Amino acid sequence: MDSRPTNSELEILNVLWRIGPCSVRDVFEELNKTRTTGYTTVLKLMQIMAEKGLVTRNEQNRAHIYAAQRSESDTQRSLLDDFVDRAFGGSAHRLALHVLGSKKSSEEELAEIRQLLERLEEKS
Amino acid sequence: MDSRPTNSELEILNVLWRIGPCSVRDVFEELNKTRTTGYTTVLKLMQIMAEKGLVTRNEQNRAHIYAAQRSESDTQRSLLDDFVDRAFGGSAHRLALHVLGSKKSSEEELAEIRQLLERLEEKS
DNA sequence: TCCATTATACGAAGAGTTTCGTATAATGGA
DNA sequence: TCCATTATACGAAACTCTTCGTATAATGGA
Repeated sequence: MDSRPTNSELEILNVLWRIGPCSVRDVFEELNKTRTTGYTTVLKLMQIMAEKGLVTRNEQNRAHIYAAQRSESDTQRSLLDDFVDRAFGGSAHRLALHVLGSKKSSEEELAEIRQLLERLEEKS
Repeated sequence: MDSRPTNSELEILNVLWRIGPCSVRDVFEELNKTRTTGYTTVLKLMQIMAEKGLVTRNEQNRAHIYAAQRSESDTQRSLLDDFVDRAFGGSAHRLALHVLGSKKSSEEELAEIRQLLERLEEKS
């Protein structure tokens, strides 16, 4: 019931999060800016997502309006939990080290992380 | 050729990384500590993984000995890249913030991260 | 009104993943 | 030596994911 989005579903969710509730056509056009895909493919996926409860659907108008059911950060948290378990044996801090060590971060980003660290250390 | 491990494959790799090169039976028993799965299921998966090059296989003895082809941290790096793109729109630092914010870290772990941060800040 | 356009609905193909049954071969103890 | 045990090999079923063709219905402009 609490099904995790597949890769394609996540791609669609990303559009919904970015541009807000919209029609299949809107998502279709958005996706086709970066890759080629068929209209009915997107439609089918979004219908399935509605069945799964990943999106809600307003059927007032002819072109139904879809919206993401869960927030981006909620979803990310779930995916992250899964991922940490699967790929990092549950060790979140090892994942953090990997991220910080292998990806370039800007000064601002580093500052933000340092700030968060300080808050965490205060609490303990 | 550089195929990413599936979930089941990753589960097997985790065993190989943890206990080192071993037989199908060893992996089978290890997996069955936490969940139920059939022997031939594990065997088949590991045969496929050998074909894909995810593991190497020593056929000297009757019970072949399998070993992970790529290191744990190498594999994690690849998976991480994928994951960051898919789930966090490519923003590694947002992922890091998520990890640090939502998962409890020990003092030692925080210290380790702070150290890494300092090294990163020196370099810039 | 008629028709081109554009929706949704639906089924099914094709690929990949996971599972397991069965066949067959090696091994070693009674 | 025989046989129970335990390997590998292999094929195929069951599922999921992704894609798309086709049917059908609504809409609106000429």
